[in-house]
Amino acid sequence: MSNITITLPDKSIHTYDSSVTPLDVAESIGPQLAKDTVAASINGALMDVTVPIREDAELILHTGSSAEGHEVLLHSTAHLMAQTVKMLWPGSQITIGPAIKNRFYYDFDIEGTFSEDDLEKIEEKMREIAKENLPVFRQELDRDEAVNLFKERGENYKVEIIEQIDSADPISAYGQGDFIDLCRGPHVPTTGRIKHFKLLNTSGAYWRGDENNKMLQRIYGTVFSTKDALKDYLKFLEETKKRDHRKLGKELEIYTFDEEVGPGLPLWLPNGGIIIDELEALAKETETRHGYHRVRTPHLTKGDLYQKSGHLDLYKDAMYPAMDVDGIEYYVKPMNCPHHHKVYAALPKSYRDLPFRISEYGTCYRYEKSGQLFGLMRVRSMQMNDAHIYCSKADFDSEFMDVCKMYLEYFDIFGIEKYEMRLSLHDPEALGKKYINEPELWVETENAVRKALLDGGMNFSEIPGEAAFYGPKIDVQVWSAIGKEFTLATNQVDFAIPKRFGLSFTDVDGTEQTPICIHRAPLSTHERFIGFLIEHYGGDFPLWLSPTQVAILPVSEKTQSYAKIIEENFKGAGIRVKLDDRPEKIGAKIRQAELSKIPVMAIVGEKETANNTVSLRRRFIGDKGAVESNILLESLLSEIKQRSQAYHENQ
RNA sequence: GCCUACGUAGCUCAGUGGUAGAGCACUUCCUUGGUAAGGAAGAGGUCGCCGGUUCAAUCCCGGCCGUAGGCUCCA
Repeated sequence: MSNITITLPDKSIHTYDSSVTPLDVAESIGPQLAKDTVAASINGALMDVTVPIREDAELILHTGSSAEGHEVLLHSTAHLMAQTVKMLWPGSQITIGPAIKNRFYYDFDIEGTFSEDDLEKIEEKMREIAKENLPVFRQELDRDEAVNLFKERGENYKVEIIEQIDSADPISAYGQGDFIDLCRGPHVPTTGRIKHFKLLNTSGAYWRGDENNKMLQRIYGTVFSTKDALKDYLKFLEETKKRDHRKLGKELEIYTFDEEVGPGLPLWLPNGGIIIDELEALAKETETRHGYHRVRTPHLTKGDLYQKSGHLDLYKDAMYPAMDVDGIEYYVKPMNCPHHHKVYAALPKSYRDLPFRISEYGTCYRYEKSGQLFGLMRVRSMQMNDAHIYCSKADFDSEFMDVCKMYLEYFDIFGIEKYEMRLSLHDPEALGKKYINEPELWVETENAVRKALLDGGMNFSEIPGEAAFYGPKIDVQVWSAIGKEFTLATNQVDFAIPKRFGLSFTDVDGTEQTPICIHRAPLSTHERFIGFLIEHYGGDFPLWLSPTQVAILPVSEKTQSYAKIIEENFKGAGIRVKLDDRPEKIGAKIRQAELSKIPVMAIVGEKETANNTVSLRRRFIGDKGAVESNILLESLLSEIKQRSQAYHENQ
């Protein structure tokens, strides 16, 4: 038998007999490693640990704690779960069961549904099978064999999948015990590798994600390589619930929903009103600096306008139905653009008027499907931080970059670091359907946007088929506390609608030109942005956004009148204060202020009254001792003016 | 919209085929207390809504509304 050399990630080179398996290699390094290894990369290709290596290779052994290994572990656990479900529900059919981030799921076609008790039953049985330590085997099949195998087993969904696999691709199946599943792999070598798992929840899911197809029953679960990692993950899930804006929004009295008002129609409580005011103040300041004009447009509009813009054709189902006014159909507005186009058109424009930038915190209404509503993140009435910029082609680059810079200015203020910028492009095959049929303009505009982004040194990824119907867009994606992805900011280039609206300007040479329109909403909607901020800050807003900025806490009623003087001073300076004059002990008042996440506490007792000071306590910092009240006032005003970041636990 | 689960006081949650309970919050009184809960009393509910079964329904059944976890969608 010939020898081969194996190069490990530490660059060490080892000699083995040809046909050595990654598992053998792991074994030769140490028995614990062999036990922990779930997959291997052989010359960069992810493989089972039981495949023989026949030539010199670079080898990476993956334990369940590497990214690749964890994915294999998740996927194998999905198989284990499917095997169990097939044992307990012999009439069920398996469909697909991939690994997703930190979790896996498997969709079953089953008579009835899974209950909570069923999950426990399945989990218990899974543990038994795992303990049996069944070997996991791989089987290469040709197309006919594969079709026959799964036909025999009554797995019609698998047959459907096989029929759609490219004929050039190999078909493989993985099995354990008498369970077998169509799968590309790789998988753990034995079921005993699967130890620390938990089934999480069930839900319905359409076959192939198409709502016209049958609804399958999905089970989600998770698995980790160690008990502690599993425990940490489950704890993380608990912790994220505490940051959920729906929970905090209620506790901090920011917003509420009322059944009698309607689903997806939030009521902003006074604390939420303050946050909105602050956000609008920031937006107004910023927009004024960037040369925007503010406009206001009505909530109702004749249907013809949306026919012209194309929205009615594409989005009628997501609009509130028309109301008949004097025999004419009116709609509540689902977006502001058509109105803004009309604002542009109100007066003739020359190149001297461009770029024409108009913004509006306009309230829009969209009939989102009921199952789609989600706290403040997805609502039916929303106030957009909307603006439209009309410019010439020559100005496009600098205008586009200015918008991107505005995003970054905002993100800096809010301390938003985890986001992804995506350039969404059109799909040439959907021209004339999902997208306006202007193939050359699409390519031209996309190139212009790409160039502007590259010139500006922005990091972004490109996604085909995600553009708006009238042009490419830049989306900024963020994630909610519970991991749901949201588009926070969006910026779209519109090369088509201005033409439809007959918008024009007189150029330097006297010719009439059509402007390009940039749609932008860097702060998303008030609803979504505040929902996001609640989670981003965990409810601990920076001073400038805090609904109550300072709690004034008299130690006893003896110092009540001095506390009132401080209250008046601070209020007069524009600070949002709350005087806690309940007949409670100071400890209770502090506790209440802490629970309400008020960032600054000014405690006033007899010492402070005598010296004209306050005792300062800051959240996450604690007692900072006596400060002259005027000095504190000045420093708070400056912190507010600068919109400084919030203090957090780690500070 | 679809699948599943849930809906009891302002909040968090017990509970029962004979029309309801706790803690916190609230009101009043006592206490005047120095950096995360002082004490007492009181008030507060058409048990989501509508219908059915029953002598009797908050509880069982059906429909609707709402919420949650997913699926699908997102100008």
